[in-house]
Amino acid sequence: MNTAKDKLNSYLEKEGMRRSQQREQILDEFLASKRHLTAEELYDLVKEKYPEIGQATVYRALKLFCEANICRTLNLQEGPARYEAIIGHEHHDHLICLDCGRFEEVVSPRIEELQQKLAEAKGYKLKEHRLVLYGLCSECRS
Amino acid sequence: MNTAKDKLNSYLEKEGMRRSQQREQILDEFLASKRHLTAEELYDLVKEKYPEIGQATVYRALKLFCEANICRTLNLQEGPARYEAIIGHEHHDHLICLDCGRFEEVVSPRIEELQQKLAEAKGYKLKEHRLVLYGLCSECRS
DNA sequence: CTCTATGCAAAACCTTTGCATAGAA
DNA sequence: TTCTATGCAAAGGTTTTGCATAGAG
Repeated sequence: MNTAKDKLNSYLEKEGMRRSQQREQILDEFLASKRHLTAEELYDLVKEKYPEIGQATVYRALKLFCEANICRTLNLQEGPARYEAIIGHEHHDHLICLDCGRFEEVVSPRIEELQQKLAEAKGYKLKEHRLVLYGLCSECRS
Repeated sequence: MNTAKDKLNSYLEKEGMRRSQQREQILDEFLASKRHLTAEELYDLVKEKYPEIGQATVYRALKLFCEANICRTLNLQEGPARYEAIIGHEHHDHLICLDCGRFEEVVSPRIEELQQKLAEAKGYKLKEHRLVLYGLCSECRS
């Protein structure tokens, strides 16, 4: 049912690590927010419900979630790293408004295909990619 | 002749800022290195020739160069920001080996074109983009 | 002369780590 | 019982900032 929690637990098992309440609580808050949170923002959310959880635990949990393929970090331009859930969230890239910060999730199978070819042409086996488009949204253009 | 220096000076003028020896010296070293330097690496280079230049000045200069469109920051993997000259260096994206860190500069007009369309379809006017492909290079694959 | 740019050191910002202890297996 | 995960605070790595002074216009 909760795929992310399953994924977490099977990753923990595979790695010989232990379960913990904190990690599940942090994961719940992360998934519930449905946003691209920074570690700090997630810590603030988590603190409201579970005030005893420490900041380091949130950082450690996010790192773990990334390793377990539950989330990934976004390489946007400024500020702290942001994390995005992978589960229940198809792969996509980002289109960000330079003016207001609004963003869209976009995807182009054709672009992905060309990326494959580009990598192959250089003798690389493509594993992943990060694409961020920066522009002006319809509102900020006027 | 030295387009980058011209660009710097016209930017300074436009912004009502003053010229300085340090900025030109830092720019010279930056361009001469022809690498994707971090601020620290550039500072080390600069120090050899001009020991009296301070680290903060290098950071301030790099920020300025970005604003003046002389260089741009790369958000490659981890660690500190890296800077890349724009002038005398056509636009390109990066293909990085996850294993050894080796990288290639790549470009695909077709992808750029599709990016335009993707942005337009969402009502955005595309201004720039960052594309980084991660994979395994021919050596690390074997 | 005026006011920006610099150098220095300190601060700020984000993230990781050491250590003693709580808690899972 | 054993050994990982946690919480705290301190340290780490990178970048920015305050302030007095040098230096450009």
